Order: sequence, then structure tokens, then C-alpha cells
Amino acid sequence: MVIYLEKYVTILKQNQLKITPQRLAIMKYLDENRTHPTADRIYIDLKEKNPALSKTTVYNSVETLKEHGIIQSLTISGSELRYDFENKMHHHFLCKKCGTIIDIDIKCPNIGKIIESGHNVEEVHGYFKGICKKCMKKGLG
Amino acid sequence: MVIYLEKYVTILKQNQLKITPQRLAIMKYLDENRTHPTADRIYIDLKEKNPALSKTTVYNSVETLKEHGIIQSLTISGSELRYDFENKMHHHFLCKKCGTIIDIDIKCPNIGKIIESGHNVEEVHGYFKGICKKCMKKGLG
DNA sequence: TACTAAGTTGTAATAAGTATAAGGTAGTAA
DNA sequence: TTACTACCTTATACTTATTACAACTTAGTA
Repeated sequence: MVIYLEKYVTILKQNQLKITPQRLAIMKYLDENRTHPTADRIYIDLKEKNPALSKTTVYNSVETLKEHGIIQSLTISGSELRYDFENKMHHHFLCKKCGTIIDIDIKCPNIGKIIESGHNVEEVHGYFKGICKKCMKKGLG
Repeated sequence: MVIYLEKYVTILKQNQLKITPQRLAIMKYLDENRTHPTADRIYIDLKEKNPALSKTTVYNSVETLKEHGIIQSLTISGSELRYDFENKMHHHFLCKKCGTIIDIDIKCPNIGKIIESGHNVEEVHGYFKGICKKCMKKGLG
């Protein structure tokens, strides 16, 4: 059992973060659920197996993981923060009909220009919103 | 006095929206304050001149203006919605130090690919976060 | 084994935004 | 000019996401 979590243990160690069951559970959850869940979603789902889990822990943990660049946060939906285990640059598409967030595997060719203009770029977010392929086929567009 | 608002009256008429003093004040405020304010900021500032103004009116109005494509909304700061009178495509840079949101006048060359893949794209948001030129010069980076 | 910094918990508080219902007004059509 | 009606505005209460706080617990170490 524990062997499967070795991956997350290593990441935490590399970042000099303490290895706690809560953090391992959150990382595993995010790794296995690439649905860009909110902190609250993570909390609700993990609480089932571990009823002692605190909401504050989940909020703190995802924030810590984000600060260390282990995960990313998205503000595509506006009203809440969503988390993504993938940390290399990619964009996102939000379907206004079904709410699904789809990963778009493209890079932004504009960063160079912005760095040239004197700003120090740390994060890049490309958000596209509209009606997804599936909903379009269903005639919901 | 009223003559200066003709611009906003025209826009509302074109969109078959009723012309109310509240909407005109909100549009004028957004046009003159290109700081990407939140609905709450707009409310606080306009309430000074018009104490009868309701928070709900501001939230409703900006939402209506957005639905008609008259203004844009940004989710760059995560916790709240910000509004922008500019409605042609451009990107944004958020300085993590001073909080300023800077307009970046570039277009996204990736939209074509996403449309080709079958999604219907209605909105495009390019957000860059980091330390702005000014803060970098001050040695705050 | 014991220490300490870091992490976790539960509760309470905050902030942004939304629902609701009553009253008011803009635009129209007689 | 008046009256009508749909739309708009207001005030209040509520919801939802997130943060603050203080007491308690645990991981990593020495």
C-alpha cells in the first residue's frame, strides 16, 4: 500500500515539506482526479475515508503545494479556485454548458514579448470559454 | 452634462437595454477608470454621489453589460470578478507585489487550433502573473 | 526518547456574490 | 398626456468560498 505513495513522498522530501498522511492523500487524489477539483471537492471526497480530516488542512495543503510549484491553481471559473496536479504549462477550456474543464496542450508564444517589456513572468494562464465539442454535437450550442 | 453620456446611451439603445441613470453611471465609471475594478469597488465609489444606489443594482448591471458584450470580466485575481470597459481582445498582467493589473495588447494565436478541434470559443483570457516592471526597478522582485 | 517546529483540527469569522420580494421607472401605445 | 407593463432598482437576508485563530498533535531530529 505505502509503496504506491512513494512518488508523493519523494516530491514532498524534495521540497523539504513534512510527510503527512493528509498531504499524501491530497496529492494522490489530485493525481488520480484530473478534473481540476476545488479544495472543497477534495475535502468532501477525502472526508469519506478519513472523517477526522479538516477543511482547513485541505485549504492549507493545496496552498502549500502550490507555493512549491507542485500543483497549479486555476481561476477559470471565477467564483472558486481549482487545482491541477499537472505543473507544466498548458491551457484550459471551460464549457459553459456542462462545466467541464478541458486541458489544452499548447504553449503561449507571447511570453517572450512580455518579459522583453520588463515584467517578470511567474505564471501563465490561458483560459478559453465557450461550448465544448460534446455539447456542440448534442446540439446544445 | 447629459451630452457627455450620449456615448453610453447609444450603446444601451443598440443593445435594447433600458437607459437608466444607474447604468449610465456604471458605464461612465468603467470607461474613466481603466483599473479593472470589482463590482464592489464600483458600488463603493458611486455610492458617494448617489447614496441610494444598491449593491444588487451594480452586480446586476455589470452582469447585464457583460452578457451583451459591452464590457468584459476578468478572473485573474481569483477571489473576485473584475470588469473592463475595453471589449476587444487583449491580455492581462497581474503584479503579485503591487496588485496592479496591466493591459497587454496582444492577440492569442492559438484560438484557431481550439476551434478546429470542435469547441466553440466565446471568450479568450490570457493572464500573466509575476512582478511588474516598476516593482522590479524598485528591487522588489 | 524527548524536543521543537511544522502541521492539523474545529470553530468562528469574513468577503464576494446571489435570491427574493416589494416598489419604482422607462419606454410604448392609446 | 396618461396609463400600462415589462423591466429595473432597492433593501434585506442568505449562501458559498475562504481565512483567522487557538489549542492540540505529530514528523523529523538530535
